[in-house]
Amino acid sequence: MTLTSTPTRRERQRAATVEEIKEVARGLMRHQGITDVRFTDIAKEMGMTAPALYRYYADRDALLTDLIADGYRDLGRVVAEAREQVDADNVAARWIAAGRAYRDWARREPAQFALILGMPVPGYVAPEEGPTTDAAKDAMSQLSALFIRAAELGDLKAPLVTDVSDAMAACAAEKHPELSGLVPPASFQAMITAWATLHGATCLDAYGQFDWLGDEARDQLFEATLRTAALAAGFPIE
Amino acid sequence: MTLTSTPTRRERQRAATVEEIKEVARGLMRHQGITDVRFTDIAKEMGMTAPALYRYYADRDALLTDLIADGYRDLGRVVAEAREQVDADNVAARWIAAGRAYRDWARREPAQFALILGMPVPGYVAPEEGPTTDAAKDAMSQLSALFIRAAELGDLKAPLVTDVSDAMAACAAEKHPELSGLVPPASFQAMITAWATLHGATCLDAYGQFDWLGDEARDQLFEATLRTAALAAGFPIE
DNA sequence: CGTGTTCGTTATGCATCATCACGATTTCGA
DNA sequence: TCGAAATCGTGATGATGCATAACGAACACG
Repeated sequence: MTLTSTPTRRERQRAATVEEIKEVARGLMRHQGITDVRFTDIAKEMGMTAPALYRYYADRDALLTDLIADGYRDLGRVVAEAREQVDADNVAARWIAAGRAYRDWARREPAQFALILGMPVPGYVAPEEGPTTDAAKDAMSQLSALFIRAAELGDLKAPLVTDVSDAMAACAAEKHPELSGLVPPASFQAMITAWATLHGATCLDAYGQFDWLGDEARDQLFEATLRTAALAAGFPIE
Repeated sequence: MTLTSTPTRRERQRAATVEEIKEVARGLMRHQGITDVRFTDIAKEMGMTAPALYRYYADRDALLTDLIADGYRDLGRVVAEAREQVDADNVAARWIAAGRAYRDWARREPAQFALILGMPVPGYVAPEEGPTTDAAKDAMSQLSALFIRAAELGDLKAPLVTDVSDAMAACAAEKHPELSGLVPPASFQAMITAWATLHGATCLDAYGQFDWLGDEARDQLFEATLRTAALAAGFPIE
């Protein structure tokens, strides 16, 4: 897209400013929540005035949209990196590593997590083909890659629930053709359930619903939940 | 608290107005999201002016707090009612009914669901011992009641994951003494995992992450997820 | 029928979002 | 090197929403 051969001085400066704006916005988000990201505060923190920010973003929603896209990329990157640090043939360990990264990121950046996977923010328009859909697909694809690998290794057992409706099987075949043949419909269904379990545990954890457990018990509960999700999906754990 | 023997005309009128305010606010929330609940809009919808609302709520946060409490109560009521409509000894059917009600409510009122179980709203203070904690405990107690009944019936099998850390077991014994003796620590841990699965599936569903499946496949996916959660927890299904 | 409470309105102050017009700095071609 | 043009930041301005204050109308009650 952009030719890196011509990073004009001005362009570099501008990019740096944009980065700083987003970084400051993320910082404010951590302490004040999503909706209290004020241009005034961002500008003040940067030693500027509010109107200057409009040179970089059309309005508040444009900044939020950018932050959402960044959040998706960051979450995806963190999960992918965690996954890559484990032997490719040890799919169980890869699932655990990815799940941990998913939760750790959510705990580290609860505001961003809420921003990308929570209820759509105030009154902005859902950017149609926006990053939301793409990143969700991306998360799914990371999961499905794990299942494909497990199937190739012959380690994918039958999931806990094997009933699959015709509609569900049709969706699996149509929307995720890369799985057909290798991953049976029941495993596809179980894969989504595993994702739901991971996501639910992450949400409850990140939003403090497990705070009444100590740090230690909470961590171990999450590990047990990850193992449960894997076993229920017929995923090779131990 | 309030003596129902003296519902003054004025008191009744006032209560009705409060109800109308909350109802209008909920209506606006459904279409404009949580944060865009403006006093101006509520008042306009009611044929009043904004300052009049301050006769009923100290500020915007007070209204939100009330709505959160109502949301918890409503969700709890709906789940309890669904559960009660099933034979008390058929714990599996009760779990399914409660899970369905949980999701249906979230799909019907995604904004309220986000309000009570999503990321804390803007910059308001989390009401310490507020309704949040109470209602979460209440939801848990509904779940644990199911597990206790299953244990009494002798139908509670070993969950998929039986490893329980000492810290987790200690928390279970300390925070939920009503379970000790009847429900083993591993089942307690599995119960929370089941809740996480239900909650995750509900979140993803309510926020549209499963829209690419049709209505039919989505419903059946959820049913399969409910069954998976139950089986993984050693809950008697079928 | 008068008195006091309750309720709703208009008027006001304050903060934020967003735009505009202007000045200062930087970039780059002649 | 110098001057035109683009870029960037500021102060001024208008619109909207939150919240308070002061005033007036309607109601309950003795």
